[in-house]
Amino acid sequence: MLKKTRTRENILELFKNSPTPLTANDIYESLKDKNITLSSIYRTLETFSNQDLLIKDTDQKGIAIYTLKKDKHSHYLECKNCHKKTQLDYCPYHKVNHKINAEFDFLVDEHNVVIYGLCKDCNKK
Amino acid sequence: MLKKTRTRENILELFKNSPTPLTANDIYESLKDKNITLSSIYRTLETFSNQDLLIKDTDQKGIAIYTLKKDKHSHYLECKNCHKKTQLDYCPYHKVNHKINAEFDFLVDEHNVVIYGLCKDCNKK
DNA sequence: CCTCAAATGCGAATCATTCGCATTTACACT
DNA sequence: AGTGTAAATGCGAATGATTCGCATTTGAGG
Repeated sequence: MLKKTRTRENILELFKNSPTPLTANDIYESLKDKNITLSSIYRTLETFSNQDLLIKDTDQKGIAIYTLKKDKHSHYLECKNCHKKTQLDYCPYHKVNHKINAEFDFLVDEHNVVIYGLCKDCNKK
Repeated sequence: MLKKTRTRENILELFKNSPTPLTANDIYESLKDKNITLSSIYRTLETFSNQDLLIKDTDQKGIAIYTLKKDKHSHYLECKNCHKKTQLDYCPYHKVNHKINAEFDFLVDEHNVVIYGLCKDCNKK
């Protein structure tokens, strides 16, 4: 009983075309001409997250950012200067999951990682 | 010119005695009888963070949590069921920093990691 | 003990997110 | 196609964490 609606199609489309994660407000701005309410956007984002279509994260200021879930999860490098995000194509954490599992008897099923630093360009300056 | 005040001493004391990270509100509640304002607490927390005494993080709901900075930084396992937090006494990420550095020419200086899963007890049920 | 910047208290403002409720819409079933 | 109904939306108000403005107090140095 998950309905296919204009709002949902627009939002999903946006994620598919976006190279970076999006905030509720990003989406609101991008779809301004579509007259979609912020509350609807938040509700859709929550629905999609529960549906495992999106991954919800929060940035350093505590603002929620959403990423389209790919086959394999991904992590980001975020430049503290220009805020450019670079997607990591591997998960350095993968290997340690079983170690954590063994050591703490803790069943890992999710982890969110953001690495902060300076990107090549900002590092030069 | 960093003054030693009642507020700051109380807050630092609290962190030293707390086995877990604290939110502004946690501190407010704990120090209710000390009559300290929430705004003062927030300001102190920011000061301490800038001073590198505390590490600021945000939980899954986007609420800021602060940890007393130890010699080496630490990460947490958070149980999705009971929300108990367990401190990791090592940083599995440490080893990959130089790899990231080499591969992306990205100067890593900080990273926040929270690993979600089920703790031993909740896993049994 | 004086001075002055730093720190605090208090309340109002801000900003992201959620909620309540009336209205609309997608979809299943005739 | 027509209808019923739960799901989705719009709108605005409410919430909750965090920040800000400003007047007052306080710590540290001279």
